[in-house]
Amino acid sequence: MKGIRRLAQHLDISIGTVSRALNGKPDVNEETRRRVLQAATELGYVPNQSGRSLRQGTTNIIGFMMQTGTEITGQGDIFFMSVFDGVQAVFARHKLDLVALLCSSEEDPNDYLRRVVARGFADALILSATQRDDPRIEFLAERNIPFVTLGRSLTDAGQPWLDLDFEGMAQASIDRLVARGHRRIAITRPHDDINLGYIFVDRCRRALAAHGLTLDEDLIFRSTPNEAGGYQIARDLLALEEPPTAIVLINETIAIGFYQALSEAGIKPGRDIAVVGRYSPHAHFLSPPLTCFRLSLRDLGIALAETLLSAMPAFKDQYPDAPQNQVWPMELVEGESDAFLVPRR
Amino acid sequence: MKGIRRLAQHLDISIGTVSRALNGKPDVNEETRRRVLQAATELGYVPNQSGRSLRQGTTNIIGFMMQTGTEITGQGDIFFMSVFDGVQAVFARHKLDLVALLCSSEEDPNDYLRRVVARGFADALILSATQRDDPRIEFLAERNIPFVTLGRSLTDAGQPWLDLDFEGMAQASIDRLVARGHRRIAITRPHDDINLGYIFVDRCRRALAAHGLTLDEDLIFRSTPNEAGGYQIARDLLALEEPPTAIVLINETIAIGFYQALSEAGIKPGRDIAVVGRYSPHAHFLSPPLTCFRLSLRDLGIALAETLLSAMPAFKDQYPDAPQNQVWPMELVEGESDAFLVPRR
DNA sequence: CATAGTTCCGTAAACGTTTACGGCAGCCAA
DNA sequence: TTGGCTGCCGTAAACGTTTACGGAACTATG
Repeated sequence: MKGIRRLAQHLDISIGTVSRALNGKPDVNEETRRRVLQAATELGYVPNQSGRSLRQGTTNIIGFMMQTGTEITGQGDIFFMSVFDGVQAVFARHKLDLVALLCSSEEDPNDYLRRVVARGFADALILSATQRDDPRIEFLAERNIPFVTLGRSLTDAGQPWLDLDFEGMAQASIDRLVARGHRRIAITRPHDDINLGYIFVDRCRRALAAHGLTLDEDLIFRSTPNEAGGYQIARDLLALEEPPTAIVLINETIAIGFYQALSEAGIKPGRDIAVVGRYSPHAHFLSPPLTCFRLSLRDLGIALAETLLSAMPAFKDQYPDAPQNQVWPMELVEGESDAFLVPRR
Repeated sequence: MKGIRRLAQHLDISIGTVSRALNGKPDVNEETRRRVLQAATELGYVPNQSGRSLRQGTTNIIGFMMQTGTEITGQGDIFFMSVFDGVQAVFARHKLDLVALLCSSEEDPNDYLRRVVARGFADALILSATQRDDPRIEFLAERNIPFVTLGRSLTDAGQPWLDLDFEGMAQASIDRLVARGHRRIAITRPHDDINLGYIFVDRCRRALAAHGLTLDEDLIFRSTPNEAGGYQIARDLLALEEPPTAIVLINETIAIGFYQALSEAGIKPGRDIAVVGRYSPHAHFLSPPLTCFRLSLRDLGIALAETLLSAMPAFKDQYPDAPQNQVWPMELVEGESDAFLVPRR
């Protein structure tokens, strides 16, 4: 005898009553409920997930879809671990479990998602590595599956999304650098499938225009979002006839390689060139410390969870004013990498 | 009408035959099987996971348990993403899905595991962040749930495990440094719950003894496994009356902070002190490049998967000679951080 | 033709839950 | 007393599969 039957037999009541007691339903005497709860913990009873979800068509599982192997976002070390922790904090209150759905680099993300959904794996989904044009969004929207994307997409099905405030970062970076006398300012962007590149470049261009400056196309650097990419950017930058006096780095991990290439050339951030980047645990330990934009990843995770819950019928009323489309502000951490002022002529 | 019933109705045969056809069972005409398979793809039918696992008590899901939020191992996102990719490559051949089971930093890992198991979530498990004394191992072993741990533990239930070859790293590092004239060699270790610390320290001590040297207790540094920890180690090291001439860093990310603290004190790795560490994507971009020990994380993932499969009854015969307990060798990547030779007196 | 064997298929039970439904006490008001 | 109401509980159906079992049709063998 296993499962709920064992519990019922042990208490000498019916399985129906046990189930009602455990799930906080009415129509059960408080004294019996107490006994059931106690016996449940004593016997270590935990409802079988398959049985439960088969009956009520719900799994109490939220899937966070991510791709393994490839470095798409260039978000370093503990990015996801921190976000997860925030998401969990919210879900725990609702007895929801978060699992990471790992799409192999050998499988098409769309196929993978199709499988996950068809199998009825999760009640709702969080999508990361959102593409500029992302078929997954339409797929989920058509099927009325609650989801939220981390990162904006051009594909608009009215879905909720959260994203980092790259406009804010672009604006603040440009304003700051221009105020320090810089006129030739370089920026970096990820590869073309990533939407944030367009957003970021566009806002940089407009911010520069507001100061009467134009964004030189030669000063927009593409690279892989890792240390090696940063290294390459610096090499390319230094090879220019007229190098920029400042640069804004859009990825976290590229700063390390960027610094190294500069160092090899005898160029020092903050003295010979101004550098602004993204926060990462190592940003403070670069020399000189990187001036960068930071946000609380845990808070981002919390917001992500709340927004997702507000899209789920069962929890909608508990999160009436969760943001649907929100850019998440980043704060400026002052380092010394942008201390360099352009000398007046 | 949904699911397998829809398929059966559409083909005008019984659901039993459909199920047998889909699952490759005998007792079904090849012609009908072909028709079923075709109709399945046409209608986009995918078996409901709950129904299936309820009936046959198996989920086709492998769980990789990891802890979010906290930095226990100092291994970042890319570490796991790379390992995952290797694991997936093997599992894909057997139609097994890998999901990451994310234990919140607010929940006890043992409780979490208990829940996961009781719910019947996965067929088998991979445990990471293995503790020196890890109750999860006994728990799983008692219940005959196939699992493998990434990292050794003192808790021995005959379970399979894979681990990095820290003995090999210790031996090679010490031999190398001693051969270059170093006598006062410092090492680092993670906090006390992590088994690798004991393994590593022990082997370092014996390697030194083989050269007639003793390991000075003051030269064993504990720290958090991140950049800040490395920074602190360097500060502590430099504050010693008689600092070591060499150090072996056991974690990946601490090198960055370590370099920085040295740099602030005017000490240069490879010139004033010899440094050996672990590979990370940034190791090559430190100045000077870090001499470090590297391994293919993807291959590690592949081995992990094969070992786990050999512990599962359904796949055991397909992996007859998968290693049960194996240390995974690391290769030395020559940098310049240990170029410093101790001058003869 | 009778029998045995083979090939294929349909039927129904089972997995562990949740929940709609009905029913039995006990109580109160008419 | 009668009727209805409330509080509590048991019964059984349902969720979507898999699979043991039995049986029909056909083939082979005597």
